[in-house]
Amino acid sequence: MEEMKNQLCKDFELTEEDASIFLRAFTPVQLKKHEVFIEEGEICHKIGFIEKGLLMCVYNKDGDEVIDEFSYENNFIADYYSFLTHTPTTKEVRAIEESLIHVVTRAGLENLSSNHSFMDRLIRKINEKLFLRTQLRLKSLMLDSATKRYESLVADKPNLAQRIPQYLIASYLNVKPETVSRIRKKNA
Amino acid sequence: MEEMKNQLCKDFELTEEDASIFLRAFTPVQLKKHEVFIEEGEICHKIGFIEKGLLMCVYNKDGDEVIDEFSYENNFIADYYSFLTHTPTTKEVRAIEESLIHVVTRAGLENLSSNHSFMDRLIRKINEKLFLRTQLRLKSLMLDSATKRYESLVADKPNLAQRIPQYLIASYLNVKPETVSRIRKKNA
DNA sequence: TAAGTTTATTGATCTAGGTCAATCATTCGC
DNA sequence: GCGAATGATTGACCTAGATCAATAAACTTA
Repeated sequence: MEEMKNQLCKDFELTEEDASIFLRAFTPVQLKKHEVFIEEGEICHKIGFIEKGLLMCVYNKDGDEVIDEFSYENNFIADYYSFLTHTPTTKEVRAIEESLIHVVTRAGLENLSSNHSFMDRLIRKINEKLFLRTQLRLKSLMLDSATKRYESLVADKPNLAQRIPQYLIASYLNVKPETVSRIRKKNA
Repeated sequence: MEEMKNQLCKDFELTEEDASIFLRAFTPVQLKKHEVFIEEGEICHKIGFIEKGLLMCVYNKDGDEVIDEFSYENNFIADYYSFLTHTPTTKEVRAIEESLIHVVTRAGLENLSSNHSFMDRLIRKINEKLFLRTQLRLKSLMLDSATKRYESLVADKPNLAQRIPQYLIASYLNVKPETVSRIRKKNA
């Protein structure tokens, strides 16, 4: 909890005091491995902050799962698109590992926003980070080959690549597991 | 100018007064067809708002241009990634048509931010819109075939598809012009 | 309007990555 | 520790879209 607060202060330029106020609006939720946090089709009215564990957002491409993103310790997790637009999710959010997350509802956030001026700036910062991440992902998908994407992932997130099975990496890179296998063989 | 103000009020929930203050920080710039607004390699310290015309951001993929996005009347244009991170742009921003845009510098924005409380919320909204747009683009690239992407574009932005040559559409869809030509033939 | 440039179409190939199926390697429950 | 899942590798083939090259339209601009 202390760890989380520090991270928030650091990442979003919050004061200790504001970070504490912010965190007080969250309630802890324990998720088992494979447990669903947000179901496909529901409207997302909550946002999680991960204390421990690993989750992912997955699209369903006629039966096949395509991973939109991973999220782990000290990061937020939600279907933010659905949250912002109030439209049903087109992806599922679920735990890859057993996870401890802290959840705030839309109502909780709105309440904070109307009582604390730091919220607009905080949300602005969160949006910025998210935009930067999405932009990088889009760029690599537009410009890089499967091999390049794999190499970048391993270089940028070596710990993540260790932590999850290869078929999830494949899905995130938007290729088939066989392809990742062949890329690794070629590089070895 | 009045038109721009109305659009800002509408899109970002600004009061007339705040929108006026915001716009006063901008200076008009006229761009000729093909003229570069932001060069690749520079750090982006400015943001444009388009009164009239059409611009694009393009990545250079060893000699080949890949369009990241289009922007036209009543929308912002910049390399926001570079702007936020203070890192050199990896894309070029340039006019497709002769355009009239209004430009604000980083300094101008910072000045506004420190004097007006509406700025945090405004920037938050801008970020949100941008995130939503990027997210949709990413999703279609991850899940849809070239044909589907083409059809969605024509359905969603029929005016844009009219306004620009087909090879730019191809680039935006991340395929070759020949492919767009074949898709159209097939669909006819 | 004609010449020159810029776009678009079409056909013949090529290739990155997908698909299918078999085998091998791990991990996990009991 | 053993059998059953679950995950990874490998090989033979397939396909969407790329590449190359040749015309053919469609605009510029004089």
